[in-house]
Amino acid sequence: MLRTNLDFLSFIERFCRENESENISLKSFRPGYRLIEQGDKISNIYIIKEGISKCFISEENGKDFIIEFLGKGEVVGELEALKKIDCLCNVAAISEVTAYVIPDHVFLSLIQKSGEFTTILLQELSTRIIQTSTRASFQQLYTVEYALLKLLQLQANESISLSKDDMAAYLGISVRSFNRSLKQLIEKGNQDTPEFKNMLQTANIKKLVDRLK
Amino acid sequence: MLRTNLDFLSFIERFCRENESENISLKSFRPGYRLIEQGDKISNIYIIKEGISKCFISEENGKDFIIEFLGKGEVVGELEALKKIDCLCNVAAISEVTAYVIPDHVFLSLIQKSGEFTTILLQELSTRIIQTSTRASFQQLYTVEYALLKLLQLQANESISLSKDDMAAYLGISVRSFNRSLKQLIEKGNQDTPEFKNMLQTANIKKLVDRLK
DNA sequence: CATAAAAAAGGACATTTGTCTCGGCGAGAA
DNA sequence: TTCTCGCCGAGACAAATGTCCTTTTTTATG
Repeated sequence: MLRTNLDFLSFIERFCRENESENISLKSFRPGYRLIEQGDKISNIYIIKEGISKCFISEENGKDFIIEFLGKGEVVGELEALKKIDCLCNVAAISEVTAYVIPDHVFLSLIQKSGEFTTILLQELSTRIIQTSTRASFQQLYTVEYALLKLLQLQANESISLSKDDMAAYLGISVRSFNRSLKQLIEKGNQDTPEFKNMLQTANIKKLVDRLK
Repeated sequence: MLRTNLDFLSFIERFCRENESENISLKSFRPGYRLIEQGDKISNIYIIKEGISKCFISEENGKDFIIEFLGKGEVVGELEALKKIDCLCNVAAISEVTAYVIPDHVFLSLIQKSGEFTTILLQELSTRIIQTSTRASFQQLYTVEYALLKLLQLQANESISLSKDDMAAYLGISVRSFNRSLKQLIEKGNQDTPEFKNMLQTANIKKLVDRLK
């Protein structure tokens, strides 16, 4: 859910040290700042060094869908560089974010020159396909309540906590539905519905739920 | 919706001609036959030469979700080979399907040896991410009726016609909901709801709808 | 052609979800 | 302190969806 790719990050950091000439820069972004706007043409790719950002599609009906949360070592803009297309997502910083900004021609030439880089990239793209497909299936075929429970577990595992708006956008539901489901989940946790009770008793999840009241 | 990749196909056909030693074989499968079962370990990848198959996830609650329909030149099993994991989807032939069966070590060594092949593969993976993400967002945030209309248009464009079961599994809904939405769509097409009427008047879509009654 | 068996369609009801709206609560200003 | 503004949660209602079961249609067989 929060993707990271430390291989990517260490590769790039090494590459930067060895190729200071390639005008790769390191930039910082405030929480909320949009690194990338859907529909824009860009000529850089970004690799996140620190912080968390969200990648989301804004549909024409005004609703947003969060594709993924991106952490350390995740890359952004690579699809646009590979396929020479306009940006298909927005990317916004959630926390303070620091990222390497790499001109797309440098990125593309890296693919030509470095087998190691290509391997890392292939792994990254494969992971994305797997995660995106698995999640699409899961969210279409299970109840919201169950998806919410899983989302809380993921946050607990990764020690992050998202805003309600972001969680709703990730689940593809309205905040109203989110609140309703959360309430039901808490009720079931207090009753004796074994499956839910056990899951909700985990210390980390309890904290999260408490924060949400 | 029906993915194809002619670059992939022509690359592989050329490669086969030039490397008959690599024990690549060509196999045919009956409609309904499962080339790949979710959870299996496989040591081949498949590249479709002819026919259409579907790639779908079976969830533990008994429901299926169709990830994509695969046509000429599409590859299957490559994620499993790249990441050394068990199969995450089922793949079943819808029509009569002919496919090249390629041992995974041949596939992996091609990535090492051929820049051209790697480029094609990167393009393919990128396309998958784009399509999967876009569709997940669309299906979560729009009404079923609208998604159904779009699905009919896609079928008309690509001159294929799917079973109701498959369409429902692609949309992530029950057949009951599918029937209901189809009926509503047809009613709106007969009334004067401009947007829908125009879309449904297209000759190809009319044929499709007629077949579904 | 008639009949039985199987498959598909659709009605009824319960549940889920979205939209709209109102009311409570807290932060900041007068 | 009190007032106001804005945000957040939840009630009420309508729409959408799933499940179950009956009805209709199709297919197969004698």
